[in-house]
Amino acid sequence: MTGIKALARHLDLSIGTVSRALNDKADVSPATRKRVLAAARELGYRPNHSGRALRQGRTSTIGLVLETGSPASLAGDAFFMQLIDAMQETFSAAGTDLVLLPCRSADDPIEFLRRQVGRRMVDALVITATRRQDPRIAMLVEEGMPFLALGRSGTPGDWPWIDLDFEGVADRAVAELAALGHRRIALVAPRKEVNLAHVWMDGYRAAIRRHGLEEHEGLMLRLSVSENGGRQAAEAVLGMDPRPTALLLVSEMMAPGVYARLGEAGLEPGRDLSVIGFRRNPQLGFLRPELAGFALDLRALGTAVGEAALGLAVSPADPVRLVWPMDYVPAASVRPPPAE
Amino acid sequence: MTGIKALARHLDLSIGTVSRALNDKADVSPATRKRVLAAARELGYRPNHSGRALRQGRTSTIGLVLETGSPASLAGDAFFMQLIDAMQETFSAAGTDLVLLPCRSADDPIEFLRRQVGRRMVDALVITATRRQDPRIAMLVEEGMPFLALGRSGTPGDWPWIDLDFEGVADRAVAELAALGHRRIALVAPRKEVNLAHVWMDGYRAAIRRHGLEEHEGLMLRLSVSENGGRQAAEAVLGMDPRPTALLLVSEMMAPGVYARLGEAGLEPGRDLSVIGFRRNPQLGFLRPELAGFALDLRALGTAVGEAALGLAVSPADPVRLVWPMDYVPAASVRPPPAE
DNA sequence: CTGTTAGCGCCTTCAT
DNA sequence: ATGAAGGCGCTAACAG
Repeated sequence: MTGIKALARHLDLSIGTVSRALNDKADVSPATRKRVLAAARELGYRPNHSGRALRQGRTSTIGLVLETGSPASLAGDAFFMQLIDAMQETFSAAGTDLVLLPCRSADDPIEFLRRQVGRRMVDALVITATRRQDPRIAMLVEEGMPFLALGRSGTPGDWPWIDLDFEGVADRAVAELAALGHRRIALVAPRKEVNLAHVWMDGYRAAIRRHGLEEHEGLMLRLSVSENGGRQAAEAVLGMDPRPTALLLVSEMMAPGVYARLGEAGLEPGRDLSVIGFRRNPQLGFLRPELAGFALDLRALGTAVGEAALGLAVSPADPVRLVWPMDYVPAASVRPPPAE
Repeated sequence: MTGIKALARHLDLSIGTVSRALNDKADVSPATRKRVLAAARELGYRPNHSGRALRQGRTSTIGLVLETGSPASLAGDAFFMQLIDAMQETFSAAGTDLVLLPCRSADDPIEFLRRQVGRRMVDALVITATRRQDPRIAMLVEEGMPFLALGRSGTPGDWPWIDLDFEGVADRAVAELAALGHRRIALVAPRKEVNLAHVWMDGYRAAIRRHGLEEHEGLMLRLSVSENGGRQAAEAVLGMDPRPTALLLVSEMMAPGVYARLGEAGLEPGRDLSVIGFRRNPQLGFLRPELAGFALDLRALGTAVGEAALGLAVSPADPVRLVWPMDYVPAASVRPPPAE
């Protein structure tokens, strides 16, 4: 028995008074409050989560759904771990907890979410890897479960989302390459049917057209987001005739594979093939030449995501819809195309 | 109101009867049970987690603590994601849920755990990255919170743990290399002060001594477990004089970095420097020559971990203590040392 | 076989 | 400023 009852008895106070003191409510004498807080700390009292949740009708917990077992979760994890870190900081200040809900890739995501919704273990959900048509969204809207999507989707409705600016990145990357004289730019998109793949490819297509560059569906590769996917991308580019002079990656995690495969072919990134990774990633600082990419402040993004998630319960109206901008950072992996 | 009360009213039954029917208790007529289950499905009834937890004194939820924000979490994540996937399968069959509890690297892990313990949101905890002296263990024992440690620790007591056979792997790897004629074997251990680093190094030292190989603390490198750490390992080996003829990695995720750095120096893994990665990882199938390592069935391990975790609540006595064996799988990255 | 009742731990209203 | 009491949703013991 480490509950509030024991604490109250220990202090020779009523449960109600102790509760008010702990929760910073009015109508408690300063002396009593102080005494209660001291005793609570001393006895290591923590409110029982279930009791509080039952009474208050909310759990002060937000769940982030993660897909496990899928190969794509792999490269993204470093990303998510940092994002989660920042989210949690924001939550912590608001007295909210973050739990990660692993959804088995083998399980039906709809069934998984429905279960979470019904259990009412979390007040809100953050879902990731949104699909172009995402039945999870319609379901959550219908069930009335507040949620934030990390990623847009074609699914209609006024639901809140935050997404990276894949379109803007593709646009800017193509512009940079075009300005240097590149005319054949290959693109790597995720193999998975996530929405961002389409945003990314659409952004690329539009930019290619705008700059009057070579337009050809064969220049767009769908590969797994991993080092090996990068190898395969380089492999594919090497096999193209005429060979593209630049390669645009949907994830910088593929770059080491690209570099390795180019090296094996006696080619050098930048000199023989310009490469733009998606996100500037300090973890890849070892790459030579340095990889051009787009700066992303994961801490700031995590804070924004955290705040949006916290706001879900508060203001269901006017949902967040935020495209997170990213700034191009040039590097030696991007140079003018080699002379033909 | 989607609770049991509404369901009972809808069926014109008492709450108690409905509850018994739903929970497969005795003393419910088959007809009633069928009717209740049908209505529950139709109305999408799911028991409220808090209500049930409060009443039963347990949450049927197990928490796995993850460190976020730390660089080491990075390479390990693919590992964990697969492990989690298998754990969850086991839990699911037992009606238990798995939640991941992200612990910020900036936060005090003891405080974090104490909080989780007090909240009683999970029935048991699985902790990872055990330290040589790990205050978390003493704390959890003292608080009476059932837990399973993924990793041993020098912390005394009869607490349950499951660990990979780092010692056996080091021993076998050294034996294989010695049999081929290697006499100078470099070792890479994690930079972080995790217990496995010491088990790993001790296993290596013992094996080196047993085989009468060159013994020198300078042959043991402490590096971050990442591709870049692998680069640094290769870099260090290249700088040693006399140069080691073999390199033993604590994680296969470092191998691409090793290969890349060797390639830059005009050296070839296997021919010029034998390399053994820790775990056979299909994800690294692209490496040439293929990387020698130790087979690990992550699904089986996940199942074992899941079962051990489920058993925590049941049988606090006789705690699991399991060293998970791994089998050596030779590959072309290991060859006799080059002629001097 | 079913209904009634008590109570898990907590917060909140109402009474004092 | 404090205590008493009710009830959040659920299950388990008991009564019928």
